[in-house]
Amino acid sequence: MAKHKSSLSGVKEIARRAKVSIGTVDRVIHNRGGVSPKTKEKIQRIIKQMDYQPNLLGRRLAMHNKVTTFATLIPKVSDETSFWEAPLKGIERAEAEIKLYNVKIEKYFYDLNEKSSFADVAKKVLKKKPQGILLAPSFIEESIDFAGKCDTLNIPYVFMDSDIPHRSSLSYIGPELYRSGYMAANLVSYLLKDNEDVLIVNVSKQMETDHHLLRKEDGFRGYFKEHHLKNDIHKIDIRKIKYREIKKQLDPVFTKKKNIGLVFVTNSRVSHVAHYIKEEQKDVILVGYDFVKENIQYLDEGIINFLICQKPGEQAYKGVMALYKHIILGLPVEEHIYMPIDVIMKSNYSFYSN
Amino acid sequence: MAKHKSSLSGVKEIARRAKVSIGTVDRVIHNRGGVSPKTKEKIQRIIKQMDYQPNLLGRRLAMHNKVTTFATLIPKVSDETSFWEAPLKGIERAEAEIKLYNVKIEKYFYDLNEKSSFADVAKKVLKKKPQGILLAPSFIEESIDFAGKCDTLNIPYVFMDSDIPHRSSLSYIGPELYRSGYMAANLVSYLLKDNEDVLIVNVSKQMETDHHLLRKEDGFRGYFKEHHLKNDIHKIDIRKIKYREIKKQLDPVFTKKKNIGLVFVTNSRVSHVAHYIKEEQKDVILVGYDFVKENIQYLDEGIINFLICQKPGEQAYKGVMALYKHIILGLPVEEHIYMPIDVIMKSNYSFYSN
DNA sequence: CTGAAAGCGCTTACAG
DNA sequence: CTGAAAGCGCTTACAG
Repeated sequence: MAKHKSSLSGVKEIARRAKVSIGTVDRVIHNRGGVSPKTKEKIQRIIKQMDYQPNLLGRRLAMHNKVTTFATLIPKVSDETSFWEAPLKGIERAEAEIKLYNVKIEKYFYDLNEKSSFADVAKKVLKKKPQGILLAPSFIEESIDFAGKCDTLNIPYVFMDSDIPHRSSLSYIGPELYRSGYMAANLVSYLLKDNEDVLIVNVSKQMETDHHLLRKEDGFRGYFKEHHLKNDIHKIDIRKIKYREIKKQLDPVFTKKKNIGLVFVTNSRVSHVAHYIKEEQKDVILVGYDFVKENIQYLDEGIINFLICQKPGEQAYKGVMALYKHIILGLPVEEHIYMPIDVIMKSNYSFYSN
Repeated sequence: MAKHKSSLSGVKEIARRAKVSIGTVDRVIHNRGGVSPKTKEKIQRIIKQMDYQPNLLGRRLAMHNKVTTFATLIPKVSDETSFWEAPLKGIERAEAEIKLYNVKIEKYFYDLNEKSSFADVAKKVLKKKPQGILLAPSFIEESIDFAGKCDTLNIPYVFMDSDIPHRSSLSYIGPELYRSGYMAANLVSYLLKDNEDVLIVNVSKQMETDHHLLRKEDGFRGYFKEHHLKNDIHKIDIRKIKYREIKKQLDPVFTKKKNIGLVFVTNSRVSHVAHYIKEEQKDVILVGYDFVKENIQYLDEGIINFLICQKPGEQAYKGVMALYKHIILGLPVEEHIYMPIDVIMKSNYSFYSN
């Protein structure tokens, strides 16, 4: 009887069938070259017909000394909002999960109020030549420039939180901003009486970072238009985030328009408006964005009524994991991963996982 | 110069320091016995001071032939609701993720309308002696019995979707049911006019599976009481899920109580009530539970206004992963993992991930 | 262009 | 009670 070891595993079985050594098999699996076309073809055929899937445990174990480095580039937590705390936690969660596979993550931060800080940090990132990058592209021009350089260096990158279309990013993970504003309006339509007006408030120091706020505003207005809602919509932009300035801008609106029933703030700075509404005891429904501690406090007090949130921590987590899937596992990743649009109120925030 | 190989890894380094072989180290790591107290202590001390973390890649690779089997026991998809589709998908997602570690999942299903089917399948599960079990305990008595047997056999189990307190389950993953109803009422409080009544509808064939519906109802009523809302609350239980029966029960309510402004259905069967409301052209706001295709259709049509949902797929995914963390990784898992309470409406359901 | 050997960190018999 | 050796599925020099 012939010795029939049918249960040979992966590379060994391929080698046996192709009558070559496993070294050669490895060479064609990784396209390392130095293999004659004939044997290469033969091995590839066998791989296909076996539907061979490499054992990642073996792989990573053998490559024990090869560390893969990802870089993340997001805003630092600022006085105006603690929004960026959650993404950092998401990054760390992903890091813990994949460190088993010798992946290290270097975290870089820029200042949302300081455009130049982005370019500075971006340069550092590039110098390190990480194998993959997760980027929150708050500054459009600079981010486009950065993306171009990544393309040149052949470093895959993922956008999170806000997208810059037409870049060759591996993936975008975050809100569909128009839809986010649109759904806010859908919610608002239940909260508003026929004769009441709406006030939209954009709070942001930098014009440059406004593109995503405007998309939300468009979505909001789009809903009203599509559904022929006749409530008047007023709007103000607040650039200076000091209480006195905010009051100076809001006071005249409330005196001129007596029947504002609802205020919609397009980002996480809603707490600053809440402060005003509490102080001045305005009787309005307040809808804003994001699960950050300042906002939760006003939610608890009943000043903020609804927060719309899109799991920033999860966004960052998924961003890192997308790099991991692409670079380590060699799996395809979706080009757009849109986050669910969550509605947070006083009675469900305690179970919300950011 | 002394040969100084300081960079020895895990078990080898422990063995070197303890002046024993790695075999002995392995014995104490796994408490396999057959080690003298003295060397055992010494090795344990070294492990502690090194803060040794075993390399799971090496571990699983070496244990290539040891397959760990989990069993899942959930209801099968029924005519009344496709709710249980999502958990099955969640289980499969978890399975794909951990099969790398030689974990297999055997999936068992029982019939929600057939109490005896649970006991039958449960017996099969136990006979297989899986290393861990994920269970949706719809039938209380039977589940308690089953849990007891698992305890005896020393098989860890996780509950999902509804909890049976005071069992020694590893974890519960699902909604906090009272809170879920409470938050539904919080939402409803914005949608209801002062003079309008509320109708609560429980739709369920089996009394036995009702315990979780009643908890939600309690929470709903609790909110109204706490906030001194004065709207009348009516309630009916529907046991026969045929349109004619549903109509027979709902018609009199709507004729007697003319000012019902909102209907709250406590589970995923809300589509059956939606059917009625559409046919009879009742002008009410309809709030129900769960992201299932029947409901989404009515959401799209504007018959159902809000769905509350708690990611059943994610629940099952996390349930399996809790077993994995406990059994394979030896990590601690939380006793209660409460899911976020999500609000779904027409304009955000398309991004919802179940 | 190809093969044989060593090694990644662990577990598993087997021998003593 | 303890050690030495083989092996898991892969990658990496090195030799030819």
